Amino acid sequence: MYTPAEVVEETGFSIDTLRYYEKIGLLERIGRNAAGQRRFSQEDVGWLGMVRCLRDTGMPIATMLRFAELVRAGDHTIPDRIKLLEEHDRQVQAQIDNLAERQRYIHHKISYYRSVL
Amino acid sequence: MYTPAEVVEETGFSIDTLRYYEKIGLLERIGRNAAGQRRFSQEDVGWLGMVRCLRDTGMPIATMLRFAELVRAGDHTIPDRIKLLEEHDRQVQAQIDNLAERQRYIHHKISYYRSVL
DNA sequence: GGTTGACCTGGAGTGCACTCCGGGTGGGAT
DNA sequence: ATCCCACCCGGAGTGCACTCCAGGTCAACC
Repeated sequence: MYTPAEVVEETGFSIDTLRYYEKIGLLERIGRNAAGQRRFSQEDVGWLGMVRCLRDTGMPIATMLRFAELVRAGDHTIPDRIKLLEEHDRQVQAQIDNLAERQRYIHHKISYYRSVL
Repeated sequence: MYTPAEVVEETGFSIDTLRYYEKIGLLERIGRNAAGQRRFSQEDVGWLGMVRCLRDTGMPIATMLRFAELVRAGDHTIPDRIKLLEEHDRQVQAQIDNLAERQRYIHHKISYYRSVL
């Protein structure tokens, strides 16, 4: 079991973000101790790793929410989860390709500026 | 000279975005015809290409604004422009590296899901 | 047993980058 | 001449993803 502070440390999400994610259902209701304070399980922390990955690759919260629902719905949704991740993978690849393309333009611009100095 | 509609077509920015960019100073005051309608020069369109590149690589508007000011200030700012673009290039590279790293995680997850089917 | 600090809640506020609105003007095809 | 459509303007509104706030509770260390 992890305290909020430990999860903040582990995952890099702020405590406000964690509370927000729980409120909107991206995290399932987190366990509480006797005083009502959150205690995150190993599984919660693992799921937050996935959330971090999806978020940092630009997946909108609405889509993460759909993925979270598939995970909760049980193993029979695994084919759907694969489809969702494959689609996201294509979008990530498109982002990478696009960035690489734009980067070439930036490199050209820098070269040009160097050439006129 | 290009009409707003032509620039929308050329650059992919909406007319509202174009007006917004002019309002905040990311575009210098665009020329007008007798009726007060915008007429974009070749130079304006070229600059919009740069803006598109910077925007699509995640540069915040505030930074693009600084770059725009350097461009307007004249050729003596070219070393500063190079610095700014080099810094941005590093950030673009970091984005690409980060996406590629996260993508590996997604691939692993997909493989795992495939393995349990 | 007092103080500090981590934590709780619902709800309001923020920052970014647009995007839309309403009311008005002008120009070009029919 | 008339109609339509592109365009004008200032300003309000939107969507996303948080982030902050006020007021309160507990627990643990000195």
